[in-house]
Amino acid sequence: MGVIRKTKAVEVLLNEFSTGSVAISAKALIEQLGEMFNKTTIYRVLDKLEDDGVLHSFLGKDGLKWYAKCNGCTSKEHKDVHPHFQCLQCGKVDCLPVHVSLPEIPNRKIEISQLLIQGKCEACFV
Amino acid sequence: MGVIRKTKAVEVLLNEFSTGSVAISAKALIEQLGEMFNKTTIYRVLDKLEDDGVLHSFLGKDGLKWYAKCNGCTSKEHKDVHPHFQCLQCGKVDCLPVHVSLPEIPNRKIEISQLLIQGKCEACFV
DNA sequence: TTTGTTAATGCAACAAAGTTGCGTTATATT
DNA sequence: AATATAACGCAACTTTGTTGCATTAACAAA
Repeated sequence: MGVIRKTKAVEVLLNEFSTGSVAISAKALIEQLGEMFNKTTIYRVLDKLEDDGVLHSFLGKDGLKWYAKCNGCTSKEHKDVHPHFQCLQCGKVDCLPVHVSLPEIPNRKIEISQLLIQGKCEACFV
Repeated sequence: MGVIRKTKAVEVLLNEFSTGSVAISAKALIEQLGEMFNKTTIYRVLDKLEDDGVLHSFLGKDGLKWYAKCNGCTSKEHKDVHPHFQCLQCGKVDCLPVHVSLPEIPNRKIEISQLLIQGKCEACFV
């Protein structure tokens, strides 16, 4: 991806992801920032930040697109692979900093994998 | 779920899943059967078959809904948990009859998990 | 500081997947 | 055969996300 300009939208969006490993859906960002920026802009900035290795995206349980900060990724390589956890009670989604060993699958080449775990998060877990 | 009547649509749709562990997307079914049945009917029959434990559904890489036959499930319990494999070359999706051990996650309760593996299937793998 | 290039933006219109309401049809029970 | 109601078709709608294009604003160079 080409040069990225430090526009207001980039600044504000990046700031949304400044805290830790919590993921935010594009939908939520539009609800939250949609009066400040057009939704097209929000989608495009997220796209670009993902291409640049700043964010990574994945699909939540309803097929909504979620974004979270990347760790150690570049525009050439997304090496930040991990499962995501979506709380069925409060809806919160975050990145799990653990490694998952995939099963052996003969005669197939694994290129990408995504694991979404659903249940109750720390806060909702009694 | 209530009684299910053996209508033409149910019969034809069930027949589509008669062969093995291949998954079919709702979109593909509509493209294929959309002249015979209204898409609403197709969505509703798939829904019902899933509720009855005959089919299970999951989301593919683009957020499309895919369906495949269940093994040993009832309307009360979906016990047929396994990863799915989507070929990035030919697009085929199928169920992997393997068990995946999830990581330990303290203070959370895992209720559902879905693992989508992408890569090259047996046919596309050279 | 001004100028010029072009990335980034806003807007409106669109696209695709799936859902809803409702009047009609057909399955299966009596 | 009559009846109750599940299933259906149709049209209109919803939601998430995308595209085209004219306008604006970063930022580098003069």
